[in-house]
Amino acid sequence: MLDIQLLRNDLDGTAARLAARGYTLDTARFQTLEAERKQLQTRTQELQAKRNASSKQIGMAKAKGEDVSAIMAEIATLGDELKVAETALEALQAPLNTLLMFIPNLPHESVPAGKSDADNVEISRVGTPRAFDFVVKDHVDVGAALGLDFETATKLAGARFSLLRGGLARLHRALAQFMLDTHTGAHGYTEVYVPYLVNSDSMRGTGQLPKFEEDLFHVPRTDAEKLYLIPTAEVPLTNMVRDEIVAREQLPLQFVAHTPCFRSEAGSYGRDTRGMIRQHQFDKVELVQLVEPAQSYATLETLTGHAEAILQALGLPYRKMLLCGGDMGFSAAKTYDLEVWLPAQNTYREISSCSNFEAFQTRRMQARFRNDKNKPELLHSVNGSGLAVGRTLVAILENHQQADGSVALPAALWPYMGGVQVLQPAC
RNA sequence: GGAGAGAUGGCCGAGUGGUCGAAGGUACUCCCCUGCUAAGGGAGCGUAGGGUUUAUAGCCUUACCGAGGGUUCGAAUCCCUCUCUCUCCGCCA
Repeated sequence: MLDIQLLRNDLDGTAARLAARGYTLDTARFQTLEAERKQLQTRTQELQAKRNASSKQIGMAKAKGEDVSAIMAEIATLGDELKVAETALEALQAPLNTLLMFIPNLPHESVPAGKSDADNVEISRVGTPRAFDFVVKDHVDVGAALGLDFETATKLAGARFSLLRGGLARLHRALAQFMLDTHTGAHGYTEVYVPYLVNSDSMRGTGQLPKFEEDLFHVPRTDAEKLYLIPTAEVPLTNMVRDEIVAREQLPLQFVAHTPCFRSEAGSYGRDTRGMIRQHQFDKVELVQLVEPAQSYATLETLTGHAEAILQALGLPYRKMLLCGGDMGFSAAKTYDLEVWLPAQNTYREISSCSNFEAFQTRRMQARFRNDKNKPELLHSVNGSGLAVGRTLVAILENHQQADGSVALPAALWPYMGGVQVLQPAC
């Protein structure tokens, strides 16, 4: 959520910055609603002030045993007038809030203009794609002999689910363990175990609601509010500080969690239908930091580096992309995507997305710290995948496959695999 | 699932219809005193909005005592619904 003051003070400037990411702000509508809001709110507050003053008078008069019928008569119709004004104000604030909640974040000045991923800028390229002296198989074919089973998953749940057996299931677990240990041990994050179902306040806090409800799975309940399956651990991790004022000495907060993620993938029919690139359920190790505003862009760089460290340790070639305005997520001010090399697709595919949200999420959440003037100030939130476990597994199968159908595991994983260095077919 | 108790400011804790945004304590900030990491004295100290303003200063004002409704001229206080916490019983990975 943007600061509404920004819209009031510099509507055209804000609209121009939003245009850079392909969003057209309805400035006329905003101005109309704002003008009406101002008038109605002033009127309402005047009436409330009058009521408060009169009630106070009545209280004082009664305490002295005086007659209050004169004052009572004076404000006889006040209640009705107030009700009308309050109702009108409320009715106006709803669309105004909705408008505000649907406006995406402003792109940082360093974000390139552009409409789609074609306009993203490559920042760096690490590792060299391997030259194969045999016909490269994709992860579905490599995995088939190792325990990757889509038929059974489909029987159990439907399309866009996968099932792993044996060494492959262990590899999946090993990857998550390795990532967690690296981030807690080498990068200073605190491991957190979180709920996988969260309430709507949490979803609103990080920006999934109200705009992206159709992308989420939810669980209805009879008596209580429905719960949503998390699409990323970003939601619970960031919302940990919702409605909190964090002591400055505790900053930066660095959290890491390994969780399943659930996405309905509405609107992506026909895209990535083969394999486990795009699933309704996948595991991810997520990094979240909550920092002082002045630090957040430096944090974005280091956090992205933390995700890169995993790719490097696993010997996976990748490139780092700076997303253009039009390709960024709704809540982000600046995003780097890390794209891993997939030889079978002969291309780089997203495996991590690292973003600075500035105060966009924390404003919704009222997540603050006490600044050097001892005043509450909004934190900045920065997060990134470190990494998507399923896609990392895919990348390992494809990049480290061997002619005989086996897969050579990176040394970093050996301790997590009980010493197994190669996954052999026909497990 | 059954029975009961509770939810107040950073924390503790008073307050059951009226000058309550809320006593007191504690923490924190500033000042004084004290010759020394203690004690004492004084002052200040909630959040989010709106109006005014060059102003994130000041002034005026609104809302907020778990959440949402209701009663009333007036609600932290009364009524209803919900959420959460605690205690006891039952069940249970």
